[in-house]
Amino acid sequence: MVYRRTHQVVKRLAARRSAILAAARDAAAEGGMAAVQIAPVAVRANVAAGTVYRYFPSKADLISELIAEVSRDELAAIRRAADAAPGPSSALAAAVTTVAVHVLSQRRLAWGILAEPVDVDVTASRLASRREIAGEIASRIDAAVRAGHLPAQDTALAATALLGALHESLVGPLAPDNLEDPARLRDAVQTVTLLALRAVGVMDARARGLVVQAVLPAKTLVGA
Amino acid sequence: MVYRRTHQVVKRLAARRSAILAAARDAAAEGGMAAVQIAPVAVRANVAAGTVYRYFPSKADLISELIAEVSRDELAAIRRAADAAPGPSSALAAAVTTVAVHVLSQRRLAWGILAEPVDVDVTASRLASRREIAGEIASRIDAAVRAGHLPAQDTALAATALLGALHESLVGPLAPDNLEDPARLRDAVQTVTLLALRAVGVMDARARGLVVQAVLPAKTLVGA
DNA sequence: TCAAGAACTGAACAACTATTCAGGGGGACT
DNA sequence: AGTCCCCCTGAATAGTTGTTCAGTTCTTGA
Repeated sequence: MVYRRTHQVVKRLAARRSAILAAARDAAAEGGMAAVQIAPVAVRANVAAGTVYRYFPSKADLISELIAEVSRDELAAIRRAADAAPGPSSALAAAVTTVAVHVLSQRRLAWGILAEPVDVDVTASRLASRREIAGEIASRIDAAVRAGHLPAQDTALAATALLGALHESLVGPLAPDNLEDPARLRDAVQTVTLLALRAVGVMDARARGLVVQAVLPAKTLVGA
Repeated sequence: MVYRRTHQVVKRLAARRSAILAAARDAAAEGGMAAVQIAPVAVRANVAAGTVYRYFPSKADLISELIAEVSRDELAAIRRAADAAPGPSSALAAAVTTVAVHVLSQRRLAWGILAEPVDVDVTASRLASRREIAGEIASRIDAAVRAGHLPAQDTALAATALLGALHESLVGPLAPDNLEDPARLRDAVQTVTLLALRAVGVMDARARGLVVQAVLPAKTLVGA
Protein backbone atom coordinates (compact mmCIF):
# COMPACT_ATOMS: atom_id res chain seq x y z
CA MET A 1 0.00 0.00 0.00
CA VAL A 2 1.62 3.21 -1.15
CA TYR A 3 -1.25 5.56 -0.45
CA ARG A 4 -2.64 6.61 2.90
CA ARG A 5 -5.14 9.25 3.76
CA THR A 6 -3.33 12.18 5.23
CA HIS A 7 -4.98 14.18 7.95
CA GLN A 8 -5.17 17.01 5.49
CA VAL A 9 -7.00 14.86 2.97
CA VAL A 10 -9.42 13.63 5.58
CA LYS A 11 -10.22 17.20 6.49
CA ARG A 12 -10.72 18.13 2.85
CA LEU A 13 -13.07 15.21 2.32
CA ALA A 14 -15.11 16.17 5.37
CA ALA A 15 -15.21 19.76 4.20
CA ARG A 16 -16.48 18.69 0.82
CA ARG A 17 -19.15 16.58 2.33
CA SER A 18 -20.29 19.51 4.43
CA ALA A 19 -20.17 21.76 1.41
CA ILE A 20 -22.45 19.46 -0.51
CA LEU A 21 -24.90 19.25 2.37
CA ALA A 22 -24.78 23.00 2.81
CA ALA A 23 -25.39 23.48 -0.89
CA ALA A 24 -28.41 21.20 -0.67
CA ARG A 25 -29.66 23.12 2.33
CA ASP A 26 -29.28 26.45 0.59
CA ALA A 27 -31.01 25.15 -2.50
CA ALA A 28 -33.89 23.88 -0.38
CA ALA A 29 -34.15 27.14 1.52
CA GLU A 30 -34.31 29.05 -1.74
CA GLY A 31 -36.41 26.94 -4.01
CA GLY A 32 -37.77 24.14 -1.89
CA MET A 33 -36.96 20.47 -2.27
CA ALA A 34 -37.67 20.64 -5.98
CA ALA A 35 -34.52 22.74 -6.29
CA VAL A 36 -32.42 20.06 -4.67
CA GLN A 37 -31.21 18.39 -7.84
CA ILE A 38 -27.87 16.76 -8.16
CA ALA A 39 -26.44 18.92 -10.91
CA PRO A 40 -27.37 22.33 -9.42
CA VAL A 41 -26.28 21.25 -5.94
CA ALA A 42 -22.96 20.09 -7.36
CA VAL A 43 -22.46 23.47 -9.02
CA ARG A 44 -23.22 25.26 -5.75
CA ALA A 45 -20.74 23.06 -3.93
CA ASN A 46 -18.11 23.54 -6.62
CA VAL A 47 -17.82 19.89 -7.53
CA ALA A 48 -18.87 17.77 -10.47
CA ALA A 49 -22.12 15.86 -10.44
CA GLY A 50 -20.33 12.56 -10.20
CA THR A 51 -18.49 13.67 -7.09
CA VAL A 52 -21.71 13.93 -5.15
CA TYR A 53 -21.97 10.18 -5.51
CA ARG A 54 -18.63 9.68 -3.80
CA TYR A 55 -20.20 11.16 -0.68
CA PHE A 56 -23.81 10.07 -0.89
CA PRO A 57 -24.94 6.77 -2.39
CA SER A 58 -28.03 8.37 -3.87
CA LYS A 59 -30.09 11.48 -3.92
CA ALA A 60 -32.40 9.89 -1.38
CA ASP A 61 -29.50 9.57 1.05
CA LEU A 62 -28.45 13.15 0.50
CA ILE A 63 -31.92 14.48 1.21
CA SER A 64 -32.42 12.12 4.11
CA GLU A 65 -29.29 13.43 5.73
CA LEU A 66 -30.36 16.99 5.06
CA ILE A 67 -33.64 16.31 6.80
CA ALA A 68 -31.87 14.68 9.72
CA GLU A 69 -29.46 17.58 10.07
CA VAL A 70 -32.11 20.26 10.08
CA SER A 71 -34.25 18.31 12.50
CA ARG A 72 -31.32 17.75 14.82
CA ASP A 73 -30.82 21.50 15.00
CA GLU A 74 -34.46 22.04 15.74
CA LEU A 75 -34.58 19.38 18.41
CA ALA A 76 -31.57 20.91 20.13
CA ALA A 77 -33.22 24.32 20.09
CA ILE A 78 -36.39 22.90 21.58
CA ARG A 79 -34.49 21.21 24.39
CA ARG A 80 -32.49 24.31 25.12
CA ALA A 81 -35.58 26.49 25.33
CA ALA A 82 -37.56 24.03 27.40
CA ASP A 83 -34.75 23.29 29.82
CA ALA A 84 -34.32 26.98 30.49
CA ALA A 85 -37.94 27.33 31.56
CA PRO A 86 -38.84 27.57 35.26
CA GLY A 87 -41.45 24.80 35.34
CA PRO A 88 -43.08 22.03 33.30
CA SER A 89 -45.86 24.18 31.88
CA SER A 90 -43.44 26.93 30.97
CA ALA A 91 -41.18 24.34 29.40
CA LEU A 92 -44.03 23.09 27.24
CA ALA A 93 -44.89 26.62 26.23
CA ALA A 94 -41.26 27.30 25.42
CA ALA A 95 -41.00 24.13 23.35
CA VAL A 96 -44.07 24.96 21.34
CA THR A 97 -42.97 28.53 20.79
CA THR A 98 -39.56 27.36 19.67
CA VAL A 99 -41.05 25.10 17.06
CA ALA A 100 -43.22 27.93 15.82
CA VAL A 101 -40.39 30.42 15.65
CA HIS A 102 -38.09 27.94 13.99
CA VAL A 103 -40.39 26.96 11.17
CA LEU A 104 -41.35 30.57 10.62
CA SER A 105 -37.77 31.76 10.39
CA GLN A 106 -37.16 29.46 7.43
CA ARG A 107 -40.58 28.68 6.07
CA ARG A 108 -39.49 27.35 2.72
CA LEU A 109 -36.88 25.07 4.20
CA ALA A 110 -39.30 23.89 6.87
CA TRP A 111 -41.94 23.09 4.28
CA GLY A 112 -39.40 21.15 2.30
CA ILE A 113 -38.22 19.19 5.31
CA LEU A 114 -41.68 18.47 6.56
CA ALA A 115 -44.04 17.89 3.74
CA GLU A 116 -42.99 19.00 0.29
CA PRO A 117 -43.26 16.33 -2.37
CA VAL A 118 -39.88 14.85 -3.28
CA ASP A 119 -39.23 12.59 -6.21
CA VAL A 120 -37.29 10.09 -4.13
CA ASP A 121 -38.42 8.23 -1.06
CA VAL A 122 -37.48 10.06 2.12
CA THR A 123 -40.38 8.93 4.24
CA ALA A 124 -38.15 6.98 6.59
CA SER A 125 -36.03 9.99 7.37
CA ARG A 126 -39.00 12.27 7.75
CA LEU A 127 -40.68 9.75 9.98
CA ALA A 128 -37.65 9.38 12.22
CA SER A 129 -37.19 13.14 12.55
CA ARG A 130 -40.79 13.74 13.35
CA ARG A 131 -40.84 10.93 15.81
CA GLU A 132 -37.97 12.47 17.73
CA ILE A 133 -39.47 15.91 17.86
CA ALA A 134 -42.92 14.60 18.69
CA GLY A 135 -41.34 12.48 21.39
CA GLU A 136 -39.70 15.50 22.92
CA ILE A 137 -42.97 17.41 22.95
CA ALA A 138 -44.76 14.39 24.35
CA SER A 139 -42.34 14.10 27.23
CA ARG A 140 -42.82 17.78 28.02
CA ILE A 141 -46.57 17.29 28.08
CA ASP A 142 -46.07 14.27 30.23
CA ALA A 143 -44.01 16.23 32.70
CA ALA A 144 -46.78 18.81 33.00
CA VAL A 145 -49.34 16.07 33.51
CA ARG A 146 -47.24 14.47 36.23
CA ALA A 147 -46.87 17.85 37.90
CA GLY A 148 -50.65 18.01 38.05
CA HIS A 149 -50.86 20.98 35.69
CA LEU A 150 -52.69 19.09 32.96
CA PRO A 151 -55.34 16.37 32.82
CA ALA A 152 -54.17 12.85 32.03
CA GLN A 153 -54.17 12.17 28.31
CA ASP A 154 -52.61 10.31 25.40
CA THR A 155 -49.48 12.41 25.24
CA ALA A 156 -48.12 10.89 22.05
CA LEU A 157 -51.29 11.65 20.14
CA ALA A 158 -51.46 15.11 21.68
CA ALA A 159 -47.88 15.89 20.69
CA THR A 160 -48.54 14.78 17.12
CA ALA A 161 -51.66 16.88 16.96
CA LEU A 162 -49.83 19.93 18.28
CA LEU A 163 -47.11 19.60 15.68
CA GLY A 164 -49.70 19.18 12.97
CA ALA A 165 -51.48 22.30 14.10
CA LEU A 166 -48.28 24.33 14.22
CA HIS A 167 -47.04 23.20 10.86
CA GLU A 168 -50.30 23.50 9.03
CA SER A 169 -51.13 26.92 10.38
CA LEU A 170 -47.66 28.41 9.98
CA VAL A 171 -46.06 26.85 6.91
CA GLY A 172 -48.94 25.03 5.25
CA PRO A 173 -50.63 26.34 2.14
CA LEU A 174 -53.28 28.13 4.16
CA ALA A 175 -50.79 29.92 6.38
CA PRO A 176 -51.20 33.68 6.55
CA ASP A 177 -49.05 35.32 3.91
CA ASN A 178 -47.98 38.49 5.65
CA LEU A 179 -45.71 36.92 8.22
CA GLU A 180 -42.77 38.96 6.99
CA ASP A 181 -44.05 41.70 9.26
CA PRO A 182 -42.45 41.01 12.69
CA ALA A 183 -45.51 42.17 14.60
CA ARG A 184 -47.82 39.87 12.70
CA LEU A 185 -45.35 37.07 13.03
CA ARG A 186 -45.35 37.46 16.79
CA ASP A 187 -49.13 37.52 16.79
CA ALA A 188 -49.21 34.30 14.85
CA VAL A 189 -46.75 32.63 17.18
CA GLN A 190 -48.75 33.75 20.19
CA THR A 191 -52.02 32.62 18.71
CA VAL A 192 -50.88 29.13 17.81
CA THR A 193 -49.05 28.70 21.10
CA LEU A 194 -52.20 29.65 22.92
CA LEU A 195 -54.20 27.17 20.89
CA ALA A 196 -51.68 24.46 21.57
CA LEU A 197 -51.59 25.00 25.30
CA ARG A 198 -55.35 25.12 25.59
CA ALA A 199 -55.58 21.97 23.49
CA VAL A 200 -53.70 19.93 26.06
CA GLY A 201 -55.82 21.35 28.85
CA VAL A 202 -54.19 24.51 30.12
CA MET A 203 -56.83 26.95 31.34
CA ASP A 204 -57.34 29.94 29.10
CA ALA A 205 -56.21 32.55 31.61
CA ARG A 206 -53.11 30.64 32.66
CA ALA A 207 -52.28 29.82 29.02
CA ARG A 208 -52.26 33.50 28.13
CA GLY A 209 -49.74 34.15 30.84
CA LEU A 210 -47.50 31.33 29.73
CA VAL A 211 -47.62 32.50 26.14
CA VAL A 212 -46.37 35.95 27.02
CA GLN A 213 -43.51 34.49 29.06
CA ALA A 214 -42.54 32.07 26.31
CA VAL A 215 -42.68 34.49 23.42
CA LEU A 216 -40.51 37.13 25.01
CA PRO A 217 -37.21 35.23 24.91
CA ALA A 218 -38.10 33.39 21.69
CA LYS A 219 -38.62 36.68 19.93
CA THR A 220 -34.92 37.23 19.69
CA LEU A 221 -34.62 34.08 17.62
CA VAL A 222 -36.80 35.47 14.90
CA GLY A 223 -34.14 37.91 13.91
CA ALA A 224 -31.48 35.20 13.81
CA MET B 1 -73.29 17.47 -40.98
CA VAL B 2 -74.22 13.83 -40.83
CA TYR B 3 -73.14 13.13 -37.26
CA ARG B 4 -74.74 14.51 -34.16
CA ARG B 5 -74.34 13.59 -30.55
CA THR B 6 -77.27 11.50 -29.60
CA HIS B 7 -78.59 11.59 -26.09
CA GLN B 8 -77.34 8.04 -25.77
CA VAL B 9 -73.83 9.06 -26.78
CA VAL B 10 -73.82 11.97 -24.40
CA LYS B 11 -74.74 9.61 -21.62
CA ARG B 12 -72.04 7.17 -22.58
CA LEU B 13 -69.44 9.91 -22.67
CA ALA B 14 -70.46 11.09 -19.23
CA ALA B 15 -70.34 7.54 -17.96
CA ARG B 16 -66.84 7.09 -19.28
CA ARG B 17 -65.69 10.25 -17.69
CA SER B 18 -67.09 9.08 -14.39
CA ALA B 19 -65.52 5.69 -14.90
CA ILE B 20 -62.11 7.27 -15.38
CA LEU B 21 -62.51 9.40 -12.29
CA ALA B 22 -63.75 6.42 -10.32
CA ALA B 23 -60.79 4.39 -11.52
CA ALA B 24 -58.47 7.13 -10.37
CA ARG B 25 -60.21 7.25 -7.01
CA ASP B 26 -59.97 3.50 -6.57
CA ALA B 27 -56.32 3.54 -7.51
CA ALA B 28 -55.65 6.30 -5.00
CA ALA B 29 -57.58 4.51 -2.28
CA GLU B 30 -55.57 1.36 -2.88
CA GLY B 31 -52.08 2.56 -3.58
CA GLY B 32 -52.08 6.26 -2.89
CA MET B 33 -51.51 8.99 -5.43
CA ALA B 34 -48.43 7.23 -6.71
CA ALA B 35 -50.75 4.56 -8.10
CA VAL B 36 -52.70 7.12 -10.08
CA GLN B 37 -50.82 6.73 -13.34
CA ILE B 38 -52.43 7.18 -16.69
CA ALA B 39 -51.88 3.69 -18.04
CA PRO B 40 -53.11 1.76 -14.98
CA VAL B 41 -56.07 4.07 -14.52
CA ALA B 42 -56.98 3.57 -18.17
CA VAL B 43 -56.87 -0.19 -17.72
CA ARG B 44 -59.11 0.03 -14.66
CA ALA B 45 -61.57 2.18 -16.57
CA ASN B 46 -61.45 -0.16 -19.57
CA VAL B 47 -60.17 2.41 -22.02
CA ALA B 48 -56.89 3.04 -23.76
CA ALA B 49 -54.37 5.47 -22.37
CA GLY B 50 -55.00 7.92 -25.17
CA THR B 51 -58.70 8.02 -24.38
CA VAL B 52 -58.05 9.51 -20.97
CA TYR B 53 -56.81 12.57 -22.82
CA ARG B 54 -60.14 13.00 -24.56
CA TYR B 55 -61.65 13.63 -21.14
CA PHE B 56 -58.87 15.32 -19.21
CA PRO B 57 -56.32 17.64 -20.79
CA SER B 58 -53.57 16.33 -18.55
CA LYS B 59 -52.87 14.17 -15.55
CA ALA B 60 -52.84 17.29 -13.41
CA ASP B 61 -56.41 18.03 -14.42
CA LEU B 62 -57.49 14.49 -13.68
CA ILE B 63 -56.01 14.54 -10.20
CA SER B 64 -57.23 18.05 -9.52
CA GLU B 65 -60.75 16.97 -10.30
CA LEU B 66 -60.34 13.90 -8.14
CA ILE B 67 -59.27 16.09 -5.25
CA ALA B 68 -62.16 18.45 -5.82
CA GLU B 69 -64.65 15.61 -5.94
CA VAL B 70 -63.50 13.97 -2.73
CA SER B 71 -63.38 17.29 -0.93
CA ARG B 72 -66.85 18.18 -2.13
CA ASP B 73 -68.15 15.00 -0.56
CA GLU B 74 -66.39 15.74 2.69
CA LEU B 75 -67.61 19.32 2.84
CA ALA B 76 -71.18 18.17 2.30
CA ALA B 77 -70.83 15.64 5.11
CA ILE B 78 -69.45 18.29 7.44
CA ARG B 79 -72.34 20.63 6.70
CA ARG B 80 -74.90 17.91 7.16
CA ALA B 81 -73.48 16.88 10.51
CA ALA B 82 -73.09 20.43 11.79
CA ASP B 83 -76.51 21.57 10.66
CA ALA B 84 -78.10 18.67 12.49
CA ALA B 85 -76.53 19.73 15.80
CA PRO B 86 -78.63 21.54 18.41
CA GLY B 87 -76.32 24.51 18.97
CA PRO B 88 -73.16 26.24 17.75
CA SER B 89 -70.80 24.38 20.06
CA SER B 90 -72.37 21.06 19.20
CA ALA B 91 -72.17 21.98 15.54
CA LEU B 92 -68.47 22.64 15.85
CA ALA B 93 -67.96 19.36 17.65
CA ALA B 94 -69.96 17.56 15.00
CA ALA B 95 -67.94 19.19 12.22
CA VAL B 96 -64.64 18.21 13.80
CA THR B 97 -65.79 14.68 14.46
CA THR B 98 -67.01 14.33 10.90
CA VAL B 99 -63.64 15.33 9.52
CA ALA B 100 -61.95 12.84 11.80
CA VAL B 101 -64.27 10.00 10.91
CA HIS B 102 -64.06 10.76 7.23
CA VAL B 103 -60.31 10.76 6.96
CA LEU B 104 -60.10 7.66 9.12
CA SER B 105 -62.58 5.73 7.02
CA GLN B 106 -60.34 6.10 3.98
CA ARG B 107 -56.93 6.90 5.34
CA ARG B 108 -54.97 6.16 2.24
CA LEU B 109 -57.22 8.18 0.00
CA ALA B 110 -57.27 11.03 2.50
CA TRP B 111 -53.49 11.06 2.69
CA GLY B 112 -53.32 11.17 -1.08
CA ILE B 113 -55.81 13.99 -1.34
CA LEU B 114 -54.24 16.02 1.42
CA ALA B 115 -50.53 15.68 1.36
CA GLU B 116 -49.01 12.85 -0.59
CA PRO B 117 -46.36 13.87 -3.09
CA VAL B 118 -47.62 13.93 -6.66
CA ASP B 119 -45.44 14.28 -9.71
CA VAL B 120 -47.65 16.94 -11.22
CA ASP B 121 -48.67 20.25 -9.78
CA VAL B 122 -51.97 20.01 -7.94
CA THR B 123 -51.31 22.66 -5.34
CA ALA B 124 -54.03 24.91 -6.69
CA SER B 125 -56.68 22.25 -6.33
CA ARG B 126 -55.48 21.20 -2.91
CA LEU B 127 -55.39 24.79 -1.81
CA ALA B 128 -58.91 25.47 -3.00
CA SER B 129 -60.28 22.35 -1.32
CA ARG B 130 -58.60 23.07 1.94
CA ARG B 131 -59.69 26.65 1.86
CA GLU B 132 -63.30 25.60 1.53
CA ILE B 133 -63.18 23.11 4.34
CA ALA B 134 -61.18 25.41 6.59
CA GLY B 135 -63.67 28.15 5.80
CA GLU B 136 -66.52 25.96 6.89
CA ILE B 137 -64.81 25.12 10.16
CA ALA B 138 -63.92 28.76 10.68
CA SER B 139 -67.52 29.83 10.27
CA ARG B 140 -68.59 27.22 12.82
CA ILE B 141 -66.03 28.52 15.28
CA ASP B 142 -67.22 32.01 14.55
CA ALA B 143 -70.81 31.05 15.31
CA ALA B 144 -69.75 29.65 18.67
CA VAL B 145 -67.80 32.81 19.43
CA ARG B 146 -70.78 34.99 18.54
CA ALA B 147 -72.96 32.85 20.76
CA GLY B 148 -70.58 33.65 23.61
CA HIS B 149 -69.44 30.06 24.01
CA LEU B 150 -65.86 30.76 23.00
CA PRO B 151 -63.38 33.61 23.48
CA ALA B 152 -62.80 35.93 20.54
CA GLN B 153 -59.98 34.71 18.30
CA ASP B 154 -58.53 34.51 14.82
CA THR B 155 -60.98 31.94 13.53
CA ALA B 156 -59.24 31.38 10.20
CA LEU B 157 -55.97 30.53 11.88
CA ALA B 158 -57.73 28.40 14.45
CA ALA B 159 -59.58 26.44 11.78
CA THR B 160 -56.36 25.80 9.88
CA ALA B 161 -54.66 24.65 13.04
CA LEU B 162 -57.50 22.31 13.89
CA LEU B 163 -57.38 20.69 10.48
CA GLY B 164 -53.63 20.33 10.74
CA ALA B 165 -53.98 18.65 14.09
CA LEU B 166 -56.64 16.27 12.86
CA HIS B 167 -54.81 15.31 9.71
CA GLU B 168 -51.42 14.90 11.26
CA SER B 169 -52.60 12.87 14.18
CA LEU B 170 -54.96 10.64 12.23
CA VAL B 171 -53.50 10.10 8.78
CA GLY B 172 -50.00 11.48 9.12
CA PRO B 173 -46.97 9.27 9.37
CA LEU B 174 -47.06 9.33 13.15
CA ALA B 175 -50.69 8.33 13.37
CA PRO B 176 -51.36 5.31 15.57
CA ASP B 177 -51.29 2.17 13.49
CA ASN B 178 -53.95 0.09 15.16
CA LEU B 179 -56.93 2.14 14.10
CA GLU B 180 -58.48 -0.86 12.36
CA ASP B 181 -59.86 -1.80 15.76
CA PRO B 182 -63.19 0.10 16.03
CA ALA B 183 -62.79 0.73 19.74
CA ARG B 184 -59.38 2.30 19.30
CA LEU B 185 -60.63 4.25 16.36
CA ARG B 186 -63.39 5.73 18.44
CA ASP B 187 -60.92 6.55 21.16
CA ALA B 188 -58.73 8.37 18.68
CA VAL B 189 -61.66 10.33 17.29
CA GLN B 190 -62.73 11.31 20.79
CA THR B 191 -59.25 12.29 21.82
CA VAL B 192 -58.57 14.55 18.87
CA THR B 193 -62.03 16.08 19.02
CA LEU B 194 -61.45 16.87 22.66
CA LEU B 195 -58.10 18.45 21.84
CA ALA B 196 -59.64 20.50 19.08
CA LEU B 197 -62.48 21.80 21.18
CA ARG B 198 -60.22 22.71 24.06
CA ALA B 199 -57.85 24.43 21.63
CA VAL B 200 -60.47 26.95 20.61
CA GLY B 201 -61.36 27.58 24.24
CA VAL B 202 -64.07 25.16 25.27
CA MET B 203 -63.75 24.30 28.93
CA ASP B 204 -62.50 20.81 29.60
CA ALA B 205 -65.63 19.55 31.34
CA ARG B 206 -68.00 20.96 28.75
CA ALA B 207 -65.78 19.69 25.92
CA ARG B 208 -65.99 16.15 27.22
CA GLY B 209 -69.75 16.32 27.13
CA LEU B 210 -69.80 17.68 23.59
CA VAL B 211 -67.43 14.99 22.41
CA VAL B 212 -69.67 12.21 23.64
CA GLN B 213 -72.68 13.76 21.94
CA ALA B 214 -70.82 14.25 18.69
CA VAL B 215 -69.21 10.85 18.48
CA LEU B 216 -72.38 8.87 19.03
CA PRO B 217 -74.07 9.65 15.69
CA ALA B 218 -70.78 9.85 13.82
CA LYS B 219 -69.89 6.34 14.88
CA THR B 220 -72.31 4.92 12.38
CA LEU B 221 -70.31 6.49 9.61
CA VAL B 222 -67.24 4.52 10.49
CA GLY B 223 -68.82 1.37 9.24
CA ALA B 224 -69.85 2.98 5.96
C1' DT C 1 -76.22 0.63 -47.38
C1' DC C 2 -73.15 4.47 -47.27
C1' DA C 3 -70.60 8.77 -46.45
C1' DA C 4 -68.85 11.67 -42.83
C1' DG C 5 -66.89 12.47 -38.88
C1' DA C 6 -66.36 11.60 -34.05
C1' DA C 7 -64.33 8.45 -30.67
C1' DC C 8 -60.95 5.23 -29.58
C1' DT C 9 -56.62 2.60 -29.75
C1' DG C 10 -51.85 1.67 -28.34
C1' DA C 11 -47.33 1.90 -29.91
C1' DA C 12 -44.00 5.45 -30.47
C1' DC C 13 -42.25 9.71 -28.72
C1' DA C 14 -40.26 13.17 -25.65
C1' DA C 15 -38.42 15.17 -21.74
C1' DC C 16 -36.49 15.12 -17.58
C1' DT C 17 -32.74 13.78 -14.28
C1' DA C 18 -30.57 10.42 -11.40
C1' DT C 19 -26.77 7.58 -12.04
C1' DT C 20 -22.64 5.55 -14.17
C1' DC C 21 -17.94 5.10 -15.83
C1' DA C 22 -13.75 5.63 -18.59
C1' DG C 23 -10.18 8.65 -18.37
C1' DG C 24 -7.40 12.69 -16.46
C1' DG C 25 -4.88 14.71 -12.45
C1' DG C 26 -2.51 14.95 -8.12
C1' DG C 27 -0.89 13.79 -3.66
C1' DA C 28 1.72 10.01 -0.90
C1' DC C 29 5.18 6.93 0.07
C1' DT C 30 9.83 4.71 -1.41
C1' DA D 1 12.12 10.69 -9.67
C1' DG D 2 8.89 6.98 -9.87
C1' DT D 3 4.85 4.48 -9.07
C1' DC D 4 0.57 3.70 -7.20
C1' DC D 5 -4.02 4.55 -6.34
C1' DC D 6 -7.46 7.53 -4.86
C1' DC D 7 -10.24 11.42 -6.06
C1' DC D 8 -12.50 14.00 -9.42
C1' DT D 9 -14.64 15.11 -13.87
C1' DG D 10 -18.66 15.52 -16.96
C1' DA D 11 -20.48 13.54 -21.01
C1' DA D 12 -23.08 9.54 -21.93
C1' DT D 13 -26.49 6.34 -20.22
C1' DA D 14 -30.81 4.62 -18.58
C1' DG D 15 -35.33 4.26 -16.81
C1' DT D 16 -39.55 6.18 -15.98
C1' DT D 17 -44.11 8.10 -17.55
C1' DG D 18 -46.90 11.65 -19.39
C1' DT D 19 -48.37 12.79 -23.94
C1' DT D 20 -49.14 12.48 -28.95
C1' DC D 21 -51.03 10.92 -33.31
C1' DA D 22 -51.81 8.05 -37.50
C1' DG D 23 -54.73 4.55 -38.20
C1' DT D 24 -58.98 1.86 -36.90
C1' DT D 25 -63.63 1.31 -35.22
C1' DC D 26 -68.02 2.93 -34.20
C1' DT D 27 -72.16 5.98 -34.66
C1' DT D 28 -75.30 8.85 -37.15
C1' DG D 29 -78.58 10.43 -40.47
C1' DA D 30 -79.98 9.99 -45.34
